Amino acid sequence: MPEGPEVETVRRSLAPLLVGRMFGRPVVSRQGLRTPTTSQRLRPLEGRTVSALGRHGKLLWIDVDDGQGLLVRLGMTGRVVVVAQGTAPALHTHVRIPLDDGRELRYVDARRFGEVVRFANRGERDAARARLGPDGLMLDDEGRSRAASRLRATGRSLKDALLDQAVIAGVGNIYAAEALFLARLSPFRSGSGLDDDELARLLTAVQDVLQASVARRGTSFSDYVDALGARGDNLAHLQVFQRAGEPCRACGHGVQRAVQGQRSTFWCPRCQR
DNA sequence: CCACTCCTGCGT
DNA sequence: ACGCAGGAGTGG
Repeated sequence: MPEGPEVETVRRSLAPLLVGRMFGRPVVSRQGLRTPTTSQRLRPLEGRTVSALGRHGKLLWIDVDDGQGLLVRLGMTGRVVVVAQGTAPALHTHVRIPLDDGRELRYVDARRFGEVVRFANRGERDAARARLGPDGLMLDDEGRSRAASRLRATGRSLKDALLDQAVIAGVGNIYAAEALFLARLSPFRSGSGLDDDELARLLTAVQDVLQASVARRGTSFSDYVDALGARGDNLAHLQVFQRAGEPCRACGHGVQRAVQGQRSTFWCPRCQR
């Protein structure tokens, strides 16, 4: 469910609740997450104090004081929340870690496409991070050129390429569509067919739509919430995503929907070429 | 490139 | 009953 902006919103809302807190004994009540986890595997985190939270693309991590930590991927329906111990667990609560302030960190995930795994040291954490392309929320010159060369080298459609986390990390189905609209590029164009101006437009558009969404605390259309249960406000600002049949906000032409790579794609055929 | 998989829930 | 959903991996 969450893309880069939603994960960043979770990170920002979670950090003040976790940093400086000591973990109690983790309890895993359901092993069948994407990467199976057990209470035993998370046990070495007991007694450690949270030092920082980080994010790259859709990957979230929680560092503790001795170099270990947790990697969290939310998949489609994952939620990380902090609630008072004793709060009745929401349906599909799979991981609970008590904190030393009477609260508790919980991972809730109906479809179980996400995961919560312990890393033993920073090297393991960084290895997971290294499989990702540059973070779309903060594309510096080096990130732009890495993403640009990946895009230029592919014959795949722009939509498919944007969903590849090794090209640009943090873009998912919503923001791929929105960035292509902002860049006025058809989702069916191929990466290798872009000229310099189009490529620059696309990368700038990716960063702009992601940053604008973070400023609104993400897009909530069904059940995405941050660590305090608050929804994001970006839904009303979407230009094409889930607007099939509605008029393009720029030109009035009907927004189209098609299936591309097994995922829905939304675009304005008049504005996007 | 494509199809198919994991899994649950919701709207039509 | 069916199609669809914010992700990501596998195998052809």
